[in-house]
Amino acid sequence: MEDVAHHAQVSASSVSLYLRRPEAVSPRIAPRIAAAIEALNYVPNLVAGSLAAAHTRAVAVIVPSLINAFFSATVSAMQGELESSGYQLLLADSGYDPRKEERLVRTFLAWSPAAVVLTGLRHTATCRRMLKGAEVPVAEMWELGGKPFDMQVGFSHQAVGAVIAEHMLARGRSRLAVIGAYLDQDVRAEQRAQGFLEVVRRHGAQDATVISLPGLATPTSGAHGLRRLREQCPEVDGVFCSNDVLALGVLCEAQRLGISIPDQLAVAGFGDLPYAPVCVPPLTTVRPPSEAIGLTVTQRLLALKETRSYGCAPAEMVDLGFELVVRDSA
Amino acid sequence: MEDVAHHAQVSASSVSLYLRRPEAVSPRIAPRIAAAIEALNYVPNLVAGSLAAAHTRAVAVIVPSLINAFFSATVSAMQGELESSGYQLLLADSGYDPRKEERLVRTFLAWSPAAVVLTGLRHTATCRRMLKGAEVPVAEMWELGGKPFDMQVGFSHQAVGAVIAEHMLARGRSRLAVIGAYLDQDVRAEQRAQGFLEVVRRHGAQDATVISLPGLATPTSGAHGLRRLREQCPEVDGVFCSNDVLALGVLCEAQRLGISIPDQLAVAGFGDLPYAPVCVPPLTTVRPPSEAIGLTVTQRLLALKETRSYGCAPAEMVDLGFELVVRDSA
DNA sequence: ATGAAAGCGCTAACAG
DNA sequence: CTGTTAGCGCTTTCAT
Repeated sequence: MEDVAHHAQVSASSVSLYLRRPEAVSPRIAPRIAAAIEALNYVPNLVAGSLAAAHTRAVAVIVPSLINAFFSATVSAMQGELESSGYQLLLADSGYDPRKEERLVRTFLAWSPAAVVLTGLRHTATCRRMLKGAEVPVAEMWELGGKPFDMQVGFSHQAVGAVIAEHMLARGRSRLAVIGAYLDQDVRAEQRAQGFLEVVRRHGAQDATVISLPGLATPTSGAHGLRRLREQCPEVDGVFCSNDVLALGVLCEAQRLGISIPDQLAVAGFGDLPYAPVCVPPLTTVRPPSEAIGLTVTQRLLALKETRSYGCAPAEMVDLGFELVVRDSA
Repeated sequence: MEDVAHHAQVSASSVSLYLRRPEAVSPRIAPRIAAAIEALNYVPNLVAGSLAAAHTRAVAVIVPSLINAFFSATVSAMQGELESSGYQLLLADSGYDPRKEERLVRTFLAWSPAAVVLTGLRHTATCRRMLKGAEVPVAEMWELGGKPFDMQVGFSHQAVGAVIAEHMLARGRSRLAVIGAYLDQDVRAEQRAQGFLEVVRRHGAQDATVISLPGLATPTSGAHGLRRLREQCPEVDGVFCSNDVLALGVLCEAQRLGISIPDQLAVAGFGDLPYAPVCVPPLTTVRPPSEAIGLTVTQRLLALKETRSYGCAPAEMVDLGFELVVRDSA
């Protein structure tokens, strides 16, 4: 930076100022600095800048899984926003484990990130304490409720299950079931299942069967789930899969088993993944605001920093809702 | 760190040393330092450490797309390795655009990362120059060839196409086609297509039809591709889809169109995505070493740093190969 | 094995 | 609007 200053015949602090707020520098020296930067091919050292400024231009994001298409979409949206605002993305996955999340938060905090973004509301006590203690805005996404830190952006997973149940009930399905995977760890999938079950119960219909699959959701486990369901309750005429990955497996397996969808069995999923409109038959599902979550979290977090209002304002709660997409499968 | 030093009755540099090489500190004071760290709940400032050490414990990774399941798997594997070695993941996507990649490299370099990992071999001249100039090990993944920086880990995409073509030819298919998406940008998909076409040509069979779809691959575009193919060349009896996403769409659309797979049309894909074994019929495809690429790149890069052999050794080229997975669709 | 000292490259008051 | 000054919190020789 001193070299640039020399070249432009100004002081280093003017260069620094120019880099951070170009409009704060007189139009006479600005082009000189720009030229010097160009000529020397100067790349500022962000680490030094971050140390001096006591915060980095990086935001730390922790998702349960990097493989999961839902979170990929959110992360991708965040990365786009961050990139265009000159921020970087520090990413890790917790594997749905709050203790791993805690470890990650600890190391991320050592970076003095501009913000930290967590998925869901389930954190260890230590994790909460660290985050509270650190002077960093923290956002939770994909879930709403409980005691927020500074921001929550998501929607109600219970409502998703409820909407699906109501849809099936309204179409005259009465023997319902849910097939879920990883329900003990994936609390949001569990919430969707609960929302579904509750509506069924309230409706006075016979209690819904629950097929709970171990391990992460895959189409293969979905197929397996359908076989189990047919064994246990062959009379079931409507099934809610905790996500589209499972639902795809169910659809394919139904075909193999000669079960006609939706005539014999209505199938609904969650996620509206790219294959949902193309499946046989096209899948009725719920579209979550995956990208919108990423955009909203990032924009609001960055806005918080801009307005320097962090700490003053109460937590923001943003319910982005979701959309029932009715296709042929239910 | 000074507080910890005080508490432990030692100097700050001993604390620093303890943190980096615990075994280098006498067994008398080590426990005192450990206790002090515990008592004060000390978390070292990584930014300050990085500035002094002139490099961060972060690895910058650029993939073409964060949504793409292939790269998700690789990134996930890398993150796991990095995490367990105390490194962080700085991630961004280039959107298959070398110029965007260049911009990302420039800003990542400002972080003095421990290493940078790029996808593919297609980089702008400026990008190459910056990377060469920076004293950072750089790895390229998912593709092999050309002039490497320090490491390449991948496999031959041409060979993938060739293997599929040979498989179809061996099974007596003679009117072949390829359906590809985003071929102008996704150079690896293009290479797979070329590998396929070349074998068909060499075999003396009639030249294969190419259906080139605009935009990123989706099951919907795959379905569309099949319709186009039937219009243009109804006699085609074997089609290679540039990836499983497209292939899924083709399979579903075939069902709707009443085309019997594989009897009337053999279908093969690339990727062995989770739904491949469950599709109707199960999809013949090629399994790329997605996770292995992530593991290998990360481990070797970290090993390079450990042994301090960076710069001395010639570039490492690692061909991880791939696996043809024959199922029912072809 | 431990400690003293000199920065790493930049930011942010502050004065002019 | 520009320049001067004093660090940010740690690492790393180099003596001891």
